[in-house]
Amino acid sequence: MFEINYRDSRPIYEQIKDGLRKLLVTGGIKPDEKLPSVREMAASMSINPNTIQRAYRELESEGYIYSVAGKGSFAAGVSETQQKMREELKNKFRTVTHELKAVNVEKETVKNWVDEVYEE
Amino acid sequence: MFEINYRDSRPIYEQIKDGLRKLLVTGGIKPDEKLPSVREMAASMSINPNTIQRAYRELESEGYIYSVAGKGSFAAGVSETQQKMREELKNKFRTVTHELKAVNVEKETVKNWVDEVYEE
DNA sequence: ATAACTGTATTAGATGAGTTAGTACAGTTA
DNA sequence: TAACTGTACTAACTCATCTAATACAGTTAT
Repeated sequence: MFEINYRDSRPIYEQIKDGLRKLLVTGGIKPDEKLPSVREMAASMSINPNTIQRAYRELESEGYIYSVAGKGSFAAGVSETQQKMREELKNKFRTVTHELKAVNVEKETVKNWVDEVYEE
Repeated sequence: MFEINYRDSRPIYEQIKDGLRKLLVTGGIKPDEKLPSVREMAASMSINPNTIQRAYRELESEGYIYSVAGKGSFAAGVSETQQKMREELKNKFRTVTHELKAVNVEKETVKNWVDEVYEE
């Protein structure tokens, strides 16, 4: 499904959250599609179920998925999911751009980078 | 000099590194200007000297400052410092922009954000 | 109804990064 | 010589992370 980097200092549950968020946002997992169960995913990745549960719990509280006891966990609708992601990314983007301005990187240079990314 | 947030999950030495980096890059500390000594800074912030030393050691290995035993630690030249920062920020910027593209944010929208930041 | 799934909750222990504390040594400066 | 600097090292404490084990409630299929 996606990779876990054990050398990374970031917690496993954070890496799982990011991996799932990416799949949810890019359409790798469709709205209302069922996610692997907590135990299933834990087994396939050789990770403790509690760690997966934490990732699921937080993703639910952030609006990316919804869980139903007895049934499973499912992807939230596209609009909610992408709206959440867009807000978070806009903040990140503005922060980084502010820092670029601080080190005197030209506005046009920055815009060129945007073009490069969108051409890829 | 700058603030330390103890509620933040990020390590203190990372926060110190970021704070100093910002001062070095924005000119708050001029090239070859002396930084507070390890013990001095530790005392003024009520932090263990080892924590400061770690921040200094890593900033030196990243090229932002240089240290001389017996004399002190000093800000590196503008060119080295800003060049380092620019490289790191460019990577961050491209990563975030890629993610914005993935959630279907229009290129023009992104460029407008750049304008907004540079007008501030 | 029973078995086998789901999510959820709780407690207890192991591990490791971060931090503090104390000490020591070498170079610089007055 | 005294009082600063940076640097290095070891030991111990704290805390988030992660693992482990167990339990309970809702759903689904047989």
